[in-house]
Amino acid sequence: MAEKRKEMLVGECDLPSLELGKLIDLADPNQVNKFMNLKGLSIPRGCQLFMSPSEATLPSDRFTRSAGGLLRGLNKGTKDKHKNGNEDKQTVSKMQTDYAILPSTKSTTVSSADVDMAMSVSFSNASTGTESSFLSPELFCQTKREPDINTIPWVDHDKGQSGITFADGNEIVIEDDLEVIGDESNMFGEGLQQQSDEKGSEPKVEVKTEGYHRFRYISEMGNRGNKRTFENHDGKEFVSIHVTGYSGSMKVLMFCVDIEGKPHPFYLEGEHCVDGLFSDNYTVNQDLIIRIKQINIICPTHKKYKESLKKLRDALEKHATCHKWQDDGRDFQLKTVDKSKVRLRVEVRYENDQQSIVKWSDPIQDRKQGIDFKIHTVRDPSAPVSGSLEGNSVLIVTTNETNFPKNVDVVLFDNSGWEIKADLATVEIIKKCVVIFKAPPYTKDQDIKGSVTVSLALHDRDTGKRTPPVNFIYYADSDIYGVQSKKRKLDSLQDLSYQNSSEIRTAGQANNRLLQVVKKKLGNKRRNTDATTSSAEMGENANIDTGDTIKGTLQDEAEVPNMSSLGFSQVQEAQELVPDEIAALLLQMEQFDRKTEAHNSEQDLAPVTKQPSTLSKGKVSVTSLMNGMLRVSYKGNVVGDVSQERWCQMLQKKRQEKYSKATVSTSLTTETQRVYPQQCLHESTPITSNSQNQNPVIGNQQSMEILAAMLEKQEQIQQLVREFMSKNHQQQSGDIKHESYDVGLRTGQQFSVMPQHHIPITLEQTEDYVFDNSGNAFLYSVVASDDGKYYLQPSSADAQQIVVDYQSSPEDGSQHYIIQDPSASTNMSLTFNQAATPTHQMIEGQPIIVQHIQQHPTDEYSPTDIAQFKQTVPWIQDDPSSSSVLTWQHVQASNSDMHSASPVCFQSTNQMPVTNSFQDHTYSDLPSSDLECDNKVQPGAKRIIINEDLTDNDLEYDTVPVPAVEVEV
DNA sequence: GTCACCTTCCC
DNA sequence: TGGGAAGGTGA
Repeated sequence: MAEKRKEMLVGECDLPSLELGKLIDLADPNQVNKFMNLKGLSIPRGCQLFMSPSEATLPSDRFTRSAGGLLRGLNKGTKDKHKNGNEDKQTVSKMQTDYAILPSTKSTTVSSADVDMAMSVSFSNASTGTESSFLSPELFCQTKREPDINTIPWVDHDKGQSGITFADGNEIVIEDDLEVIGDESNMFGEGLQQQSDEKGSEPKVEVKTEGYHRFRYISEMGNRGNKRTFENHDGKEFVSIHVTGYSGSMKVLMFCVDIEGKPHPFYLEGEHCVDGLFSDNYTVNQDLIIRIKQINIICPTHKKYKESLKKLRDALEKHATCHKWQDDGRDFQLKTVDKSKVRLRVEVRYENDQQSIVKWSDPIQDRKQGIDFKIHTVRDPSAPVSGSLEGNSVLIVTTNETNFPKNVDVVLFDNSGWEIKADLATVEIIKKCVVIFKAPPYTKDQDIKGSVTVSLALHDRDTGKRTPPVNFIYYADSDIYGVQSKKRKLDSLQDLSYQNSSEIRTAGQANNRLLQVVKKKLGNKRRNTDATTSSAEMGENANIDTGDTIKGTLQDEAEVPNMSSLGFSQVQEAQELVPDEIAALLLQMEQFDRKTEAHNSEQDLAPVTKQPSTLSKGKVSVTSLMNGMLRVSYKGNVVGDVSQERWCQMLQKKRQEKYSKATVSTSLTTETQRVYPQQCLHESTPITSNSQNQNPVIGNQQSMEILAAMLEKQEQIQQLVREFMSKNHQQQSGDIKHESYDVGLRTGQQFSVMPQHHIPITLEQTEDYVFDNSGNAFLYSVVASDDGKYYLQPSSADAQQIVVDYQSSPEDGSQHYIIQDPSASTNMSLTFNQAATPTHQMIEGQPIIVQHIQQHPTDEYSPTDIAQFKQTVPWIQDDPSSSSVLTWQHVQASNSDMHSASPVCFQSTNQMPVTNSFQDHTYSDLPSSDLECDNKVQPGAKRIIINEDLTDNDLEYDTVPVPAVEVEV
C-alpha cells in the first residue's frame, strides 16, 4: 500500500503550473494548501485540513472508475458516471487508473459553503460507508498515469451536467453544477484567466456531430401536450462544441444551414431554441466542451419552408450576430431543397472582445434515409488498363443502409496520389443503390505487366464523403489471356451483326440475331443435332416476343438451366466449339443481358440480374449468376454455387499442378497464368502467346471434366446412401419409407480469431453442399454452433471477414461468439459455444478450423464417444484418399425409442456431410435474397443427418468429433 | 392518371 | 425511437 501511495505522490509537482490534468495528491495537505492559495482560496473556518500524509488512507478509499461500485456509493443528487467505455473497458481502466477523488477515509471534510471553488458534491464510499466531499473537478487527479494527460472540462447542456474527459476517452460526470461552470460565478478565478493570457493561444472552436440525425416532422414531435423528445439512438450528443484558447463569457448561436452555408428551412427545436435558433451563454476557462443532446432538427412541411426561414431571420435579428442574411431569391421548391442533409452553423461570440468565430459542422444526414455510405458488392472489379471493354461495365451495389447521395462520382485511386474519376457519361445510377460505370483507363501506367490493384470508391460530390474503398484490378492489355484476340473477335462479330441489323429494333433482337450469326459461323463445328430448337427458330422466337422471354427467364432464376428458355440449349454442345469463339459468344451474351436489363427495369431488385454465361461439358454446366457466383449444374439439377474467385483459383491451381509435374526445373511464373474473376468463364484460351515455358494449360473445359468426374462420383455416393437408407428403413421400421433426406458434403471452414471484442474472423473457405429432397445440391457456407448450424448465403461465403462479438457466459463459463455477416445487409448473428462445442479450436490470433458440425439440438440420439461409436460400427472403408468416397455404417441406437425409426449412423471419409437446420432458426431478419436456401432446401419430415468423421491430419480438434446419423420421422 | 416521395401515424 | 405502413400531395 505504501508503494502505491508513493506512486500517487507528486513530490516535485510544480504547483504554479498546476492545471487540469496535472497530478496533485489530495492527500497531501501541503499541495492542496498551495494549490488553494494559488487560486486565492482558503480553507474554510472550522474545517480541518486534509489528512496528514502519514495517515494511511489509500488506496482502499479511493474511488475507482469501476462504475458499479461507484454508483452504489452515490449520495442523492449526485451521480458519477463513466462513459465511453463498455464494461470490459471499465475493467481495464480500473486497473490502470485510480482517481484520487476522495482524500479521506475519516470524513475529513472541506465544506464547500465557504470555498468558492469547491463544489458541494459529496460522495459516500460504498466500501467503508463513509461520506466525503471533494473539490472541484480541477482537483481530480489521475494516478499511475503520466502527468501530461489532457483532461477537458465540459458541460452537458441538456442535462445540466459537467465533468471531465480524460485522455483515454473516459469521463466523469458531475450533475447539477451547470451553474458553476456556466455561470458568471463559476469556480474558475482570475488566476486562470491570467494563465490563458500568458499562453496567448488563439481561440478556437471545433464543432462535432455524429453525422446522422433523424429529421423529424413536427407531427412526430407529439402535438397533444406531451412533447416527445428524441435523442440519437445510441445516446450520442447531437452536437458538441469545443472551445479552446479563450477564457471568459461567451454566447453560442446555432442554426441549420444547407451544404453551402445558407439558412435551411429545417430548424432546431429544443431547449434554448427559439424559432429555430439555438442561443445560450457560457463561461469558459481556456477549454470547454459544450454538449447538446436533446435538440432535434425539425423538417417543416414544404408549405412552411418560407415561414420557417422568416422566423429564423427574425430570431437572428434579436442577437448580435455576424451572420449577414441574404435574400438571394432562392427557390424553395420541394425538389430544390436538399432534405437529406443540413449543416449546423455555430457562432461563438466572445463577450470580452465582441469577436465571433463561426464554424460549420460537417453535414448531418437524415438517419431515416440510411446511415452509411458503403459499397456492398462490386461485380467485375477489374478492367484492362485501357479502361472497361465495351459491354463490360463494372457494377457497384451499395449497402442497404446506404444513404445514397444526390451527386455521386466513381473514383479510382491508389495510395500514391493517383486518382481518376469515371466519365460521368458512363455512370448510370439505378434505384439509388446500383451504380454501373465503365472503368476509366489506368492513366498512371499503360504498360503494366500483370496487374495493378487500386482502390475504388463512391464519392459524394456535395459532402466530399467517400465510401470505404474496395479493391479494383487493372490488368495488362497484353494478350496473355487472349483478351485482345477475344476483343478483336468480338469487334468483328459486332460489325457483322450491325451489318445485318438494319431491321433489328431491340437489343434483344440484335443479340439474338447476332447469335444466329455466331452460330452460323460456328455451325459447321456442331455435331449433336438433336437439340430441341434450331438457332433460326430461336432467333425468330426471340423476335416475336423477346421481352417476355427475357422477363420470364429472369423471374425464373431458380430454375437454373434457363439458358434453354432463350433457346440456348445448344450451349451444351459448346464443348465442341473453339474456345475463342465460345468466349466471344459468351461476351456477346453478357452484353445482350446487360442491354435487356433496360427492358426489365420493372424487375427492380437491383438489376444486377443477368444470365450471362454458361459453359457446358457433358452433363455438367456452369452458369454465371447475377450475384457473381457460378452455378454448377449436373444433369440439369443445381449442384451448388461457387464464387468466380474460387473457380479461377481452381483453374490456376490445376494449371500449376500440371505444370509443376511437367516442368519440375522451371520456376512457375504464376503471374502470367493468373485468371481473373472477370474472365473466369471466358478463360478457355490456351496460354500460347507467352509460351516460352510451354506451360500446359488447364482451361474451363478441363475443369469441367474434373468437376464432372467429381459429381459423378458424388452421385454414386448418393445412390449408395439412398439404397442403404431404403434397405435399412424397411428393415427396421417396416412401414417407414425414406421420402426425403439431407446429405451433404463439406470442406473445412477456416477462421482466424483474435481475442477481445469484435473479433475479426476471416472466413477463408466454406463449402457446404446440402441436398434437397430431389437430390439437388446447394453450396452454402456453414457456421456451426451448439444449437445447430447456420447457413450463410452463398455470397457471404466469400466475405473476407465476418465479425464476431465475444461474450462470456456467467452460467456455464462458456464463451459465446456472436457472428455477424457484414456482407449481408442483415443483422443475422450467430452464437456458438466455445467451451461446450467440440467443433473448433480457438487459439488467440491463430486460425481455427471449424470442421465439425455440432449435433442438432433436436437430435436426441448422439453417440458421444468416438471409440464406442467405432466399436458399434462395422466400417466399410473405401479409398480414404479419395475426396468423394463415402463409407457408411448402420448403428443400432441405444435409445431408439425416442424415434419411431432407429437412428442410423454414417461415416464418411474426408467429407463432411451436413444437414440443414433452417427450420430451427429465425431468419426473419434476413431479406428474402438471403434466404434462397429456404426455398430450395426444405428439410423433409423424415431425414437423415449425417455428421462427419474427419481424419486427424485434416483437423485440429479440441475433442473428438461426433459422427452421427439420424433419421427423423 | 400515375408514380414517386412526402407526411403522418403507430408499433 | 427507429422503422414500417398508409394515406396524401404534387410533378
